[in-house]
Amino acid sequence: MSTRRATISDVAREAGVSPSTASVVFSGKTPVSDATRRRVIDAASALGYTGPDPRAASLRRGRSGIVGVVFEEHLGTAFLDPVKTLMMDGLADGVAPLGAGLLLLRDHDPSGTGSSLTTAPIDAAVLVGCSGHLRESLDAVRARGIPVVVIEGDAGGEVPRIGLDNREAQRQAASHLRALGHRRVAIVALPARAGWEAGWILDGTAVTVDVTRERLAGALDVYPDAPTYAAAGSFIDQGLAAGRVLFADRADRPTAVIAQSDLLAAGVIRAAEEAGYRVPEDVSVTGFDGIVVDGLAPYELTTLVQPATDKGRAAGEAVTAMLDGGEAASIRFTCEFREGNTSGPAPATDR
Amino acid sequence: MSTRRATISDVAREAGVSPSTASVVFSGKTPVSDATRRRVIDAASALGYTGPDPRAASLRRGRSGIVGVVFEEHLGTAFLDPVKTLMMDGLADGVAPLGAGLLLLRDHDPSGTGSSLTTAPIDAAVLVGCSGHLRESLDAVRARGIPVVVIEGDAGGEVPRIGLDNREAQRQAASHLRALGHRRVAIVALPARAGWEAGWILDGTAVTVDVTRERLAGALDVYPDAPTYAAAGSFIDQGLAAGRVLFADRADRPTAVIAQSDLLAAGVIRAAEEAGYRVPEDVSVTGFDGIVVDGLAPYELTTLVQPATDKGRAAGEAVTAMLDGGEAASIRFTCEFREGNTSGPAPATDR
DNA sequence: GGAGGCTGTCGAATCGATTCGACGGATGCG
DNA sequence: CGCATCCGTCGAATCGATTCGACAGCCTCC
Repeated sequence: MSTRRATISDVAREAGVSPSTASVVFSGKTPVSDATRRRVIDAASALGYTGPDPRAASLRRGRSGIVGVVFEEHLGTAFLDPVKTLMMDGLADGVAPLGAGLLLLRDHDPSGTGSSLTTAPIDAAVLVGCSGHLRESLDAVRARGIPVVVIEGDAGGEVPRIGLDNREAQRQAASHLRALGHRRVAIVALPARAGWEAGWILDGTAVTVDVTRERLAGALDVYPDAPTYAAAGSFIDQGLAAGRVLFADRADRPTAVIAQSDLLAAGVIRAAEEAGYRVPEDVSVTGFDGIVVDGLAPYELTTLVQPATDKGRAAGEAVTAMLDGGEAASIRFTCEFREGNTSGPAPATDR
Repeated sequence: MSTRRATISDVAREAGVSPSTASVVFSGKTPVSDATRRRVIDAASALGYTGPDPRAASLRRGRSGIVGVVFEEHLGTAFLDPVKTLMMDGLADGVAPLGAGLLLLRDHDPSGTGSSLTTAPIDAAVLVGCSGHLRESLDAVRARGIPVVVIEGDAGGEVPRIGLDNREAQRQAASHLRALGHRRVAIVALPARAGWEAGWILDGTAVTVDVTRERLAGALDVYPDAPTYAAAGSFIDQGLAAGRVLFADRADRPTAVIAQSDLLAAGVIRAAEEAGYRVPEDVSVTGFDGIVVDGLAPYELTTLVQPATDKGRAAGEAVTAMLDGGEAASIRFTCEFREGNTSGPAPATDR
């Protein structure tokens, strides 16, 4: 018998009370006498009623208890990035007081019919990443009048933004290399724009991804002429591929490589070893992120440690604040330079 | 002026049509004349109406377009596991035809007030993992009459289950080791139950996690007396810690270790190296999962390759089928044994 | 010219719960 | 003993959209 599920009215009738009272028993918003409560609870279990329908409740309350997290990539891919993983971790923490769930969303729904920014019952949105799609996602959300926070991307306007001192931080790493006497330095960058295929960046204006651009600017502040090869993604094998390109010409190889992520750096190191160079004696490599790269031992990357978890948490807290009617300010986190054993003095022959 | 947002009735009035017609313009469920469509669209944009309220729509339709994915761990932690990541990947694919979003949920909400299985507006649920909490989560969902699929866990009853031939597969690895002449074999297992702290498993009945139990059974089929040390989680460092325990007593150390995951195996290998043993000459190690363990090179694990992505996709498809009114069958995937270079003949002294 | 078929639009009911002001009865206080 | 309070319960309106059968034109075809 697949008769229609019981509603709260059914329960109320069964318990001999009004629907409003029954509702209150479940929400706990108003005191109810013990006797009444029991009658309602009993009626509910007798009818197999398992609590208010979330859909109806969210319509009435105007809240769904769901925060959308918007990625630019394929969902599965997003979690391949340790930084994003950590961020999700923090985000989950940050929205905990709201008791909200996290809904995974893609910014540019390919399937068309999917649940997207515009059709998902979300109370707020967190935009992650920095692609060109960002603007349209942003418009979609703002049009709906939903609180939104952007992580690592230029939102413009009033949108609270959780960011990093990418440029300053990267400049620190570059300065570190210069202090070590390096002159021939190459950069291995993150993708220049959505859908980017690995290749040289010849024109700075071709870079539409904020993070890439900012870190690049920091490196170029110190080494204005450094050749820049942008990988197709933040993966070890992408770093390896980029490294192979950099080390292909033994006569003109860099003595130091500034990688825009730790994973890329790990790949570059591997490429260097493969080409017969020692790290850091022959080649210095710096990373970015400060994550634990499994299997990189005994190397400890010279890198910039970014507070990835804190970023997520801050985003969650910002969203929480806005949902509570408050204002949320943009936050700019600071990276900490950490010197490992992958950077050293430039080779004597090359000073 | 923060006057109330426009509703579809406002739009209809502005356009001079009935609400039903306006609704149809957005849903496209029924043909509408071009002239009418234009009038409605114009009215909508004039009023700043951005489409139907998802909450109201989902109440009426009885669908929210959201599939809940229930993990047993802290959300951030779930994505540390490459297998789960791959699975999410497949799951995202599998529910794509539904156009549904994935809502991340924890099975045992600690905060209490959180959005959980019982309060989230989900159309279906996918339960991941295998902890003891599974049963209660399951009950909660089934009571709500929501389609549910379980990945790697015994759901019992009618619940479709996406599983693996864990026992048979693990037995294969064990047989492989026996064929190589190993007699002193130890097992490094996954956690025995939720909240488990690393330690020996002395009593098989203490294992409540299905995956752990099944793989253990497979290993014990071949080596009934193998000592089993269960780690606290599937991580390299957990494997390392377990390995240190196993190799502590040089006189009585195992010549082969059956690890229940690749990450654990990687840690065990590291522990073996640390203890001065060569792999596979002195110690053979087998893993489980067939993932790419970063930084394990030049080792290639002897392991059982599981179709993690397929598992996710199958779960997604099962959910889709059930939501379409169909039936979904349980599926049992098969692991493929892959011999790498981490297993070899037992040391001659030990035959 | 009238009957029948399409198309496109409309009305009204419905989805299921929440909320807020009102109200009745019991209790406290003078 | 009477009046003011307070606590718990009830009614009724509301959240915003969807859906389905009914219906009005208009065209076609005989």
